Amino acid sequence: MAKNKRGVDRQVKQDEIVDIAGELFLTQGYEATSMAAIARGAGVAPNTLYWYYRDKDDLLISVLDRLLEDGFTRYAALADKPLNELVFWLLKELKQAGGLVATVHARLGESVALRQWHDQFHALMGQLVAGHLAAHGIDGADSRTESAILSFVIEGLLSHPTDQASQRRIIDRLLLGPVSYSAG
Amino acid sequence: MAKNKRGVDRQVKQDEIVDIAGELFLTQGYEATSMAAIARGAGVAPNTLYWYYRDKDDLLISVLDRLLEDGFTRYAALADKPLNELVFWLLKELKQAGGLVATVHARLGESVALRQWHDQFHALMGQLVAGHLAAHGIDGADSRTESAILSFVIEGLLSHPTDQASQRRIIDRLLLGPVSYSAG
DNA sequence: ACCTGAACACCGTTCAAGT
DNA sequence: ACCTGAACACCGTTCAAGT
Repeated sequence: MAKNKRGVDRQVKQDEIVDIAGELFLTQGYEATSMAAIARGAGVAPNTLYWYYRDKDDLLISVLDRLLEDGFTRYAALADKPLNELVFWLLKELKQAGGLVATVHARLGESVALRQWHDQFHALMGQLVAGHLAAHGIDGADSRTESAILSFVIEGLLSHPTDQASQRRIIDRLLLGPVSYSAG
Repeated sequence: MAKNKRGVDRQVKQDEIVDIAGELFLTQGYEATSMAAIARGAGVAPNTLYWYYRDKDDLLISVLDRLLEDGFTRYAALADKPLNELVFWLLKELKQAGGLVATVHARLGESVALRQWHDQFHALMGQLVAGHLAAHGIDGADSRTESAILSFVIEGLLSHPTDQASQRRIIDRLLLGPVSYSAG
């Protein structure tokens, strides 16, 4: 499509590449997707990708940014639902992102750019959760504790397929409190 | 070392390979460790590894088994400490395994053998935790819920470096109960 | 500025052959 | 049964050259 050549539309071409890369990453997985395959999909030579992106990780980051952006657009519509509703929604959202969550964690040590993206992502989620918790009078260290637990459990649920019922029990246990077994 | 040739010691040679593979996986990471590097360390030709192991994932599984075995040996010494102590101990243990946790999750889709190992590992941990929770009168679905949450949070803490204090807050929050904000 | 063909330095794995 | 040299089919990335 959209030919480039004269400064017509660098942005468009870039979007096109991210499109196809995202689709392949999500369906085949990051490792299983070769730069050659992405190039083929975008109708360019493999090395052309390096004109637009520093390397494969950089391309991954652009895909993640796109996914995040789309997610936020959808989030806006239900920002003031109760927290547990939001968590279930978020789970469904991230399920789409599938193996990419695991991929990001596995590559944290191999790409500083990716690590930065990851840290920012968690900071962002932390702020969001903090906002919701503040409505319940929870802030400071407690808020950060809750937020960390929530994100860990969400990530866990993503990488460990869990049936709907167990999933609900887990979220409810977190948000409504435990079957108390404090202090043996 | 230990020459093979006549049926002297297949087991010994295999241990030798797992040794060096484990060391490299832990220090350089799975992806960053080539079969060639492992072979070099073991003093054999690269393709010789395929006499002992089906592929790289199979070798990873052997390394994981070794790590697990060692862990259990150390666990035996403190099996009846209180649960939160055990969790802290486990965290320290798994920290050694470092990026391998993320590696396993990232490769779940690419190796059925690895997925089987992973599922068995969680089942095993689940049983262990269930034993401890039973002492607090928790079993059935509740026990499985607690166990799932615990393992997710442990995995989360592993892949997201957290200072000692926050870590303790998180574990205590889980085992001693939340700052209650039930039912808005 | 944008794109390419060709090459580089790998990678995991297989095969046919040797002992 | 154990081990190897050589090759296969990739891989991400770089470079020099073209428009």
